[in-house]
Amino acid sequence: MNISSLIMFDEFERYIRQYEPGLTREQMQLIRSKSVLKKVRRRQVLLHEGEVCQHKIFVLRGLLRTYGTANDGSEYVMKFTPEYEWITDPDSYFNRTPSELNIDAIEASDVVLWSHDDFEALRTVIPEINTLSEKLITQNMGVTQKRILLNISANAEEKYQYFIATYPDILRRVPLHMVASYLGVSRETLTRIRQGQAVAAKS
Amino acid sequence: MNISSLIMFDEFERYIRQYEPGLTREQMQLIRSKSVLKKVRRRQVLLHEGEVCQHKIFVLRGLLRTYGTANDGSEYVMKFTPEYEWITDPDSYFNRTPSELNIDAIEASDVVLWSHDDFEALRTVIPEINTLSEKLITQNMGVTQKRILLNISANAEEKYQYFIATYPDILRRVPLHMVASYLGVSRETLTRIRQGQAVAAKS
DNA sequence: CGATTCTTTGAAAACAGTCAATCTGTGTGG
DNA sequence: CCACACAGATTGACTGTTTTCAAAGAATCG
Repeated sequence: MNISSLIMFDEFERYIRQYEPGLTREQMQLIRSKSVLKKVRRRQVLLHEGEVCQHKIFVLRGLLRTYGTANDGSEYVMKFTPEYEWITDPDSYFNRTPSELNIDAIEASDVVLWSHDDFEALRTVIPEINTLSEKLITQNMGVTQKRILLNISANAEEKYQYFIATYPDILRRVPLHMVASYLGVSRETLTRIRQGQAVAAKS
Repeated sequence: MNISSLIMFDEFERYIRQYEPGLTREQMQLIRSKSVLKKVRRRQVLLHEGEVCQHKIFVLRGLLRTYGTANDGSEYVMKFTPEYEWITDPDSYFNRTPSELNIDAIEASDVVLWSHDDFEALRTVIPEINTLSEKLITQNMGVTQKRILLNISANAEEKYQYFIATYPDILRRVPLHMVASYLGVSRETLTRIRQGQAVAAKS
């Protein structure tokens, strides 16, 4: 483990202590011993559809994208994961089934990885991890619920407004065509919305 | 506790044993002591938006609906929950925040309820509940993921085709306008799709 | 630079929503 | 048993939104 990795892990340690201040040095050391630190290049793929998702991923720096493929072969963005958030394909990760999703890096990123077995082993030894884990899942479900409600009830403009209000930072960091894809809107429509020409104003 | 309740709980017990056959008589008795059995009428409301969601709900018989309200006041169906499935508002339930969702009964139903505190207490005493709980959450996330992908990538017809292929039973049991709402499509559009007039065939 | 990748534009066509009227079935009370 | 009310479903005409296609313009990475 090199210097860079040490610094990276220290940063992760500070993050995790925010949520679980009670962790002992030994517990932290155990977590560290099971963590894999990884630098990923822009566009590098961390999960390919068809593979079983082997890891839970925490993003220390950078920005990842999770996307699926529709029947016609086009890509659809499921999720953006910026620094200090977690990502995995829960279905594939827990059930060890082939994933239908891809995860790649939009920006060069530093991530921390845990393999399924290591992470599950940590849970049994350090119960605090369950608390954190559940909190994260719950948060995620709340976000997802809002997204579905928006998708079935809002038009392109409203979805975009919600997006910029909720993720102003991500908007600045990802190409617009990915935002369009995340919103379920064509890139041309997104362009037009952004220019205030919600529809071609004729008058 | 009356005869009907006893029979109802027995049925729930059989369900739970499928997943956790190792539960002892004592553990089962403990679960039973914390369960509230309830018969709900058609249209009866189990959660009102604005309230904190106090329960985890298991549907023994019948069919529930979870719905939200859009800005213009119209209702949007988030989820149908038929017998042998669970429902709660995870965000509200875990964080004790006011829910933005409503849960009501589409059919007269029998449900089993656990209050937040009782359920959380059961988890600590019966670790098997965690296993089950996590499995359910993961399943749910898989379903949700597919729904989002469909919503951002498919047109009304494709969404409907997926729905009838995946939930043929529910289609038969709920009014079509609720299916339309679930799909994020107007009831008129749903009618036309069902008649194969995907667009007005002119020739 | 040079090659990609990304964004914008315009025009036409496809798609879906809205409104208003009508139709259908179901169950209730007279 | 009938009539009525009501919730749900359908229809047609119209309007509005969004996609698609093709082309061109900007920005960015290596």
